Amino acid sequence: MPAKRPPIPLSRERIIDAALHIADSQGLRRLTMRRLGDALQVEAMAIYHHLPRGKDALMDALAEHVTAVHVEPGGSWQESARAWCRASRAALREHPGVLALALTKPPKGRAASAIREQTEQLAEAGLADPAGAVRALRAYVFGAVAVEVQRSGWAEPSGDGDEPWRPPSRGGGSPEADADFELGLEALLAGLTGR
Amino acid sequence: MPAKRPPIPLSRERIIDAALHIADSQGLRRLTMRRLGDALQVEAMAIYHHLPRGKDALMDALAEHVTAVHVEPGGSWQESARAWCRASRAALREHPGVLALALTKPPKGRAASAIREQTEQLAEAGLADPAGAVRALRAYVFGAVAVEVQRSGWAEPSGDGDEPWRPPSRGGGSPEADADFELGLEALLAGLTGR
DNA sequence: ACCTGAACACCGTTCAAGT
DNA sequence: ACCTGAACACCGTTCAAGT
Repeated sequence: MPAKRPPIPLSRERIIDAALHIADSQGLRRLTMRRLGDALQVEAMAIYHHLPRGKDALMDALAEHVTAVHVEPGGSWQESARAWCRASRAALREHPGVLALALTKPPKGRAASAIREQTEQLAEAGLADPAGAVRALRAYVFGAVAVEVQRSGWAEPSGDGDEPWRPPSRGGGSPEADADFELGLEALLAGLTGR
Repeated sequence: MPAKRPPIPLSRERIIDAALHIADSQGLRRLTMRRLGDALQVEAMAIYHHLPRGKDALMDALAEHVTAVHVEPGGSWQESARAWCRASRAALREHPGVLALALTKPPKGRAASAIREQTEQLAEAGLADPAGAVRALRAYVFGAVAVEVQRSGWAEPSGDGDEPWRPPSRGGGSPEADADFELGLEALLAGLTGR
């Protein structure tokens, strides 16, 4: 007979991880408090103890998780911006299930501070309109990832249930898409200088 | 006493219009078959007669509605691309409630043909990689609208219920955002030539 | 402090039935 | 052909209760 399962204590982190897994493999529409509870070996109501605002809080947390990136401050502003954009793209691509949230919800918490941080780095480097530049960089990443994920055919029925969504970012994904991204990024950075 | 309401027959078009209104004013999460039925003075089950696949079909239809743009073919490829991007941006901004669907669902039906159409126009003009160009243009519009709508503060509680979301596109919206959009668009078009 | 059980109002969808 | 009513399985969330 199986030993009584050791009850790993629930935590905000474990909840978010499980939620990401469900959203990425089955879609946001199937991410349900009850299903999430099942995945965590817990009754759905237990989740409310860790996320008091319930499903809204969960959605906020998911958007924040996939959207709050941090990069080391060293180097020129171009290098900083490059690193930031690449990290953002990687994070968004890794979790197509919550992309709709990430592109749509206004940044809060750590996501908002990440934006402020990046804006300051560009300001310190003497860029004329750092806020506008960060806006343009975010828009570039958002658009690029949106068409990438659309083209990847994620979101379509896919037939079976728990297909383990393999992120294209393991090892860098399609080299063609990577090259396109880098090309457009360089063009944007060049355009940002003469503003 | 009020006269017996004249029963305007239900139709796919009326359903989609009502759904857009609900999504834009209350958010996608509150767009419900039952609420939609109420708005149409009909039991929810009547909707299934016009959209056999139910809510999935409705979501597809909404994404398609806001994403299938058509522009007249005349002029240079740059003019054609400009018109296409402006029309796309306008359509997406008009309905922030379904933006998440539009950015996320792979194009189908009229939306897919609109893309093919635009690709052909760029191909006929002799562009080297017309498909890649359309991809870049779509990404640009998607990203621009995503940060615009995020910044507009749509999606946040807003407190009250049936606030009649006023589209910023009546008359062109914020002139600053418009200028940014046009600037980035010209830069992208220039970049597309030397590919 | 952390989790459960029962309960409530509300979902999407089906199906037989009405007109 | 088009719509309704009743029914079913499933939601999110609350609250009192258990440990």
